[in-house]
Amino acid sequence: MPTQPLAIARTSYAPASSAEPGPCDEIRLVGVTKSFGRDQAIYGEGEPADLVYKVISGGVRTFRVLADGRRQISEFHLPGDVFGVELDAERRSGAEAICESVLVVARRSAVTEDPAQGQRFWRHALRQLRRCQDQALTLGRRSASERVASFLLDLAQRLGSGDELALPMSRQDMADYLGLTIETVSRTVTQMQGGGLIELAGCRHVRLKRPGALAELCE
Amino acid sequence: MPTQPLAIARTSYAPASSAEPGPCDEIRLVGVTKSFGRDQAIYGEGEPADLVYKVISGGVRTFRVLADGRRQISEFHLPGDVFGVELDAERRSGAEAICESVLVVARRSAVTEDPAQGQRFWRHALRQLRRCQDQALTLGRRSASERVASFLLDLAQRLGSGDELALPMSRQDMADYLGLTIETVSRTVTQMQGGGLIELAGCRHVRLKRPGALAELCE
DNA sequence: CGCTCGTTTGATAGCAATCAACCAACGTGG
DNA sequence: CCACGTTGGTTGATTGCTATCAAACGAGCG
Repeated sequence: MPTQPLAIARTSYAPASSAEPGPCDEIRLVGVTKSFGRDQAIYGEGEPADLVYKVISGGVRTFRVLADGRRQISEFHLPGDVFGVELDAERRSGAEAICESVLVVARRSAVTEDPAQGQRFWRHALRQLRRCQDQALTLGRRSASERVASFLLDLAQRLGSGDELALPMSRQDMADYLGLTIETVSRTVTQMQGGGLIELAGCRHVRLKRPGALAELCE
Repeated sequence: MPTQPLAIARTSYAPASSAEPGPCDEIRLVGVTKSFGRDQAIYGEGEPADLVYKVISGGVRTFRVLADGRRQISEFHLPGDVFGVELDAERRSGAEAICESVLVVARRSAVTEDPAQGQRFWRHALRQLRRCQDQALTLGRRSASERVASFLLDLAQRLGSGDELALPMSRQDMADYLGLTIETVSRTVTQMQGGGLIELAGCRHVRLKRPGALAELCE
């Protein structure tokens, strides 16, 4: 894998977001822009957690792994998302780019100790917690097809591209997020296509034909 | 179920904790003491989220349910824990007492808007997030025996009672936390007993005979 | 053209869910 | 005091979903 350690310019990245976050809930990050190639590590477990990141383009996975290599992806971070804020001085998860990505990097202290943003960080953490609890419900109690359905709907909403979605991650990443194997994900997607729920144009491009039916699957 | 709506006294509950939380990380709650019976609802999904709680004694489960009744317990809250802090005005989860419990109740605003505690709440949310991510790893990637092992170890540590633990919750609660069925939990516990990993004195009282072996199970 | 890599498809195995008894503890009322 | 019903837990038999093992496929590329 080619390393692409390009620190380019000092930029102030302003919101411009719209969808989910409440009014003025957007976290401002002032820092350096950096690019990462597909599968390139951003940080690893155990490393110092003195930096925080915001996704400009592309996508990032944060994950934990067991001793024998089993991996659970905690979250996919998409454009506009802030990630890498940790409780301790040490990383509890790893982070890697899922595709060619551009990030803004900032010192954690610069951002965390800004009293103007205190409330925002608190809400940010709670929002992540809510998402994680949703995921726990999915991992603990939903079947494979329910997991994939909820994943596709969630992703479509976050990407804000209507019924069309360009999956930024591989089947393996989806599997490790959903607590399944790559084969099960593949089979489930194929079944959904067969059932007329979705349409595939290449394995990375999905069209939701019957989003209502998908939503029903998730109850 | 008998209702026990006793609002007794106005108390200031000060820390006195020690184990996990960092120095001065304890959230102070000033409010009213209230008792709840086993399985009594504290709040339900969709209700206004204007109160926050701290467990004095007993234990609380917070959970989400699917339309068909499948339930996932997000967290067990034990003595010293604060719970019920939500992002929105509405509850996303339900909360119920898992056994006879005493709680302190406070207005969310009184606590959240206290600038002296801002940092604490942020850290509190991040600590919960970390726990939730641990749980996601368990739910997504661990086998039944690994789940039970990690659960017992976690509980032993949180209760701070060494190798002896008095389980405050039923098998059904354990199952709904671990993403298993009650039968699988029961079988797994029995196997662990047979393997000499634990000792049972009644189904609610466990002694960890070989905590090291249990820890290995979790890798 | 033949390689590699990611994905799909197929056959089989295994773990945990489901369905069903059984058991012990407990409370109730005859 | 004891039959009875209830509740929570354990144990057994079987099913079924998803993992595993294995192979084929197709796109991209030297």
